[in-house]
Amino acid sequence: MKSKKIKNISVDCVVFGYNTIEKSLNVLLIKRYLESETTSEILVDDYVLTGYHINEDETLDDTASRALKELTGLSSLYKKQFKAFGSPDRLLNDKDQIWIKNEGFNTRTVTIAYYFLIKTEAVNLHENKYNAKWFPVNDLPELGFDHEAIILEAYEDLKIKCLSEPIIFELLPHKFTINDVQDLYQSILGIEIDNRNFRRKLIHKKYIIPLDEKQVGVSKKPAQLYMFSKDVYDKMFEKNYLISI
Amino acid sequence: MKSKKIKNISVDCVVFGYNTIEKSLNVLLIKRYLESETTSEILVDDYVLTGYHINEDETLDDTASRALKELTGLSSLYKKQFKAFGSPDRLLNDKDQIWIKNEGFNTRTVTIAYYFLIKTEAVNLHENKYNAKWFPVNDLPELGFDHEAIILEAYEDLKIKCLSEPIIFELLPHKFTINDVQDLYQSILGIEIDNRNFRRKLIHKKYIIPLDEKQVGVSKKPAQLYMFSKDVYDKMFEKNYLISI
DNA sequence: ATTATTAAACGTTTAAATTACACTATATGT
DNA sequence: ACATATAGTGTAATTTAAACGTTTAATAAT
Repeated sequence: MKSKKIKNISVDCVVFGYNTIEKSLNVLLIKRYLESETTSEILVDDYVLTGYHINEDETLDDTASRALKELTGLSSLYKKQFKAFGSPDRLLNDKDQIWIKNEGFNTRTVTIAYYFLIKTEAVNLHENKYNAKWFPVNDLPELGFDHEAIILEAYEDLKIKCLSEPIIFELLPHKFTINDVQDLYQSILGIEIDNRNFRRKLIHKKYIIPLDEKQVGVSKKPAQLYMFSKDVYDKMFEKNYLISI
Repeated sequence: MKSKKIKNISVDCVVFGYNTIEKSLNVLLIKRYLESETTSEILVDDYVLTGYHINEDETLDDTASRALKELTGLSSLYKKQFKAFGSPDRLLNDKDQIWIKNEGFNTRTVTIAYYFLIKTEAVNLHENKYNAKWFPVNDLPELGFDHEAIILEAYEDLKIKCLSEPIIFELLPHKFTINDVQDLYQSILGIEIDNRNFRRKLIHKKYIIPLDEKQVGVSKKPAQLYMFSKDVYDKMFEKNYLISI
């Protein structure tokens, strides 16, 4: 039942995770570590995205979902294929060469890059076999291959997309406060937003549903909780042109 | 000097061409034709996008540009990599199988799809070796492989992009009238736009420069000509968020 | 019980942008 | 000179965005 890997095509996954408590947008990375067998010199010690080579009988989307399932245990997450990277020299710096020789895969690999949206709390990293770790998107560690470029392009795409499609809700718990949404926008876009105007605008959207519930366990005035209704949203827009020409 | 083709990765090009006179948005397609050597039965007779397999030493962008150069003789056109298509069954319907057997390429090919923007007048199809032909984007002929799906996705992307980035000017001559721009938007989006409001909005943009020139050779009142200034545009926006949150 | 503290929630005014809508102007061809 | 077809203009009503300060509700401290 095991199908054959295609050696020169891979999928790489940029996993964005938002931490509602800490108000930080993060990327999930895995450790790449190799030391010389003879001298025990450290040859490679950095981080990379999770990626897999695609199988003969698999769609690109399936490969991406498989990678995510392996990494986080989660499925049916928001997923977006955003760009293919295939420059002939994308895997050619020194450390990458050492790593590739060790792992035995193709030097000219084209990768189809996806990003995923997720709540950091949803992933249990303690029992993670890849030493996966969250890093703030604005403070990334040293990265292997061309993965820094891939992350930055994913981030740019996310910045644009979050303004025209309701994908922010993928990064928040089902029940959220208006201020949660504002904080999230501010984290992603790196801007300050006026709370009063933002609040009004959001509350007036028909797909933002107020619940009969307030925050619990907070030490000050608990905020009203809301949810996002995809049903209502979908009914409102055939295609959501938020821009006017 | 000839470098090796990578057999399972290709680039496909959706070439959008706008005809300012006829006010039609078109796609440039090439003929796929094959008849049986023995019975002279027509085995394959339809259209496809231009595509090439990528070379070992070539970036994806370079492959796309090469394909366009071969097809149209043109270079430095607006080009956008918009999606990779890699479903295992994307080349598996009957005609495609016959064709692939004849051409001898890999059944499991992942293709990186680009779209290009161009003025139809810029291409001379008479001396075209591929039997290339323009088809209205809303009235496509029978298409091979998964190319219809690719074109439709390119078109969706174009519809969204043309509202937030100044790419329409790639489809127009350097000197254009306000009504040319309106017609183009209407062709792409398939909507009617109020001329007075559109006109005002466009004329007030600082990057729409009025010229000391009017249309010539028209049989009625000649219209004022304008040009688009990319310099002015670029100076106005670091990043052009046309949507408000 | 009263008070202090902190974040949530609310409202008004001004400016700008969008929409809807009908007539005038101008160059050409007859 | 006249007809014709397309270019080009203006105003009022509505909606949306931006900029601000004050009140309210809950817990924590006294």
